[in-house]
Amino acid sequence: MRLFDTLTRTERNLEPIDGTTFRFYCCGPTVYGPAHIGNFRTFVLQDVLRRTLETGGTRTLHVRNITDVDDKTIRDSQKAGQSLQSFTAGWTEKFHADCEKLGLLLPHIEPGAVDHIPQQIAMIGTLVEKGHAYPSDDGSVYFKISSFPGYGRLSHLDERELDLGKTQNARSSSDEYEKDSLSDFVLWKGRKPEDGDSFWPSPWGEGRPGWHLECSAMIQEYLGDSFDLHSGGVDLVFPHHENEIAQSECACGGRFAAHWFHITHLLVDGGKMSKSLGNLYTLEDLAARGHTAMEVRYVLIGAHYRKPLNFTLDSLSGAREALAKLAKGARQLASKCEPDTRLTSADFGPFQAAWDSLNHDLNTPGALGGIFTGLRDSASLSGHEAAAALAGFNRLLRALGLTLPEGTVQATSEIPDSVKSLADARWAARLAKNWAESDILRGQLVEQGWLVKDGKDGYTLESASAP
RNA sequence: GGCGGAGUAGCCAAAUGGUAAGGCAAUGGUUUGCAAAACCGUCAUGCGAGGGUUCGAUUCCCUCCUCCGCCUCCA
Repeated sequence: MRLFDTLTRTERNLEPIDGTTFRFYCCGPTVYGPAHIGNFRTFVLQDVLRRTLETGGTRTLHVRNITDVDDKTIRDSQKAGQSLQSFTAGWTEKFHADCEKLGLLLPHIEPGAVDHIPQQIAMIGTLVEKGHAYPSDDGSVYFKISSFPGYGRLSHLDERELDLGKTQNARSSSDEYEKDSLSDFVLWKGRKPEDGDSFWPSPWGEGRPGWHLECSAMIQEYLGDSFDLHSGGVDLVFPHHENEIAQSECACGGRFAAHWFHITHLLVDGGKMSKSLGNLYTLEDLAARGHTAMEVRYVLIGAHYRKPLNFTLDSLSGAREALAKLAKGARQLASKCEPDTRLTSADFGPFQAAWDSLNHDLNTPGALGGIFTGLRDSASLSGHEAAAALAGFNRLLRALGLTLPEGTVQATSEIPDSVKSLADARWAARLAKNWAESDILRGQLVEQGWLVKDGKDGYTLESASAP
């Protein structure tokens, strides 16, 4: 497949360096609270990338870290009166539960920073030895940006702009750090009282690792000096990924990531999502409004990953209808299939255009459009063709990570007895052509949040709104 | 200020130098006791504004307007 690369700003083919397995790294969550849908836009698109590669026959090795030690995790664990370890474990568990609901494949490896302190210390040691890093008086260690000429390549900063950053900083916090250059960033943070128990011994004194270094160290541990692709939200381009390149290329001498994949931020109601505006949604918030995680996933893949996506509650309702339409289309297609046809076809039939979209810079909205068009064009297929088409349809849904609702009808067991008896009474009234009675009972059902739909041989009930 | 991105119907959102996918909503019809559901249709002479290049531009170039992100630890 072809994918845009942030570093070269060109579309390039994704081919595993080692010829067998596509090895990639994603910056994972900082586990100090529930992830929001903006975080999940990134994780969902990374998931679609992996699924698309795998559907296309490429083996993958997916590594995504858990940031379980930083300012926020330390601060909030203390506030919660918990140890850092149990605090982050709780939020990690919550994150995994959300991921499962969203249909995200678990990474093959999910390392945590706290479990890789020795690797991080070793990498800092290498950087100090090679003259790319230096300790300061407060027990911290800094990366020396001037020792790495390639700095700024990813985010397209030149020296002049870095100098600008320097002077800005010099004004605001010149006495805060003892750095040679104000652009230098921290690799190891010397122990401070507010860190509580969260410190580890090192050759430079007690302290804890810096955030940027965490990813570099774990990448080297699990993917080596060079690997296929690195990914994260656009906000990580600078400084996080820029710093990773500097650390890793200086420490390992390798070429680091061959490809950079960045996902643009989500907007809510046309603006930035923030707690103070009350538009920062978690999966739980949306579930409380009656929306499933799969509906959220549908909305998140509804825009191209390099364009801003405007998230609205209305779009979630639209997603529910769209998913139901897909489910219906799949049922109709399945009913046309020759029962004994063996599904060996490797092509996508009427869904070829959708698959092509996905392979052309991960165009998920284009693929969704292609699926609906393919469904429409499947109407006149023969039994054999329908079977092949259905196979293509299913592969496409797997690549997008969508699972379809079974149907809109609630299982009988979920319908309260009182509702059931009302509906039965209404059905009896209808059979007796007692329309007035029937309409009154229908009104009562609506009041209780249930829609009734009449069929030839009976009715079906559907929950009208949020559970 | 620097760097980067975006402006397409009521909403969400693609593709494309040759006349605008798809979804939601809306709406007409068939059906239904009436609705809902289902089924069959309709729904941008237009792609932020103004110039330019071209036989032809939403698509390329220029100017302008608006919005958004990053600029030291936020996906």
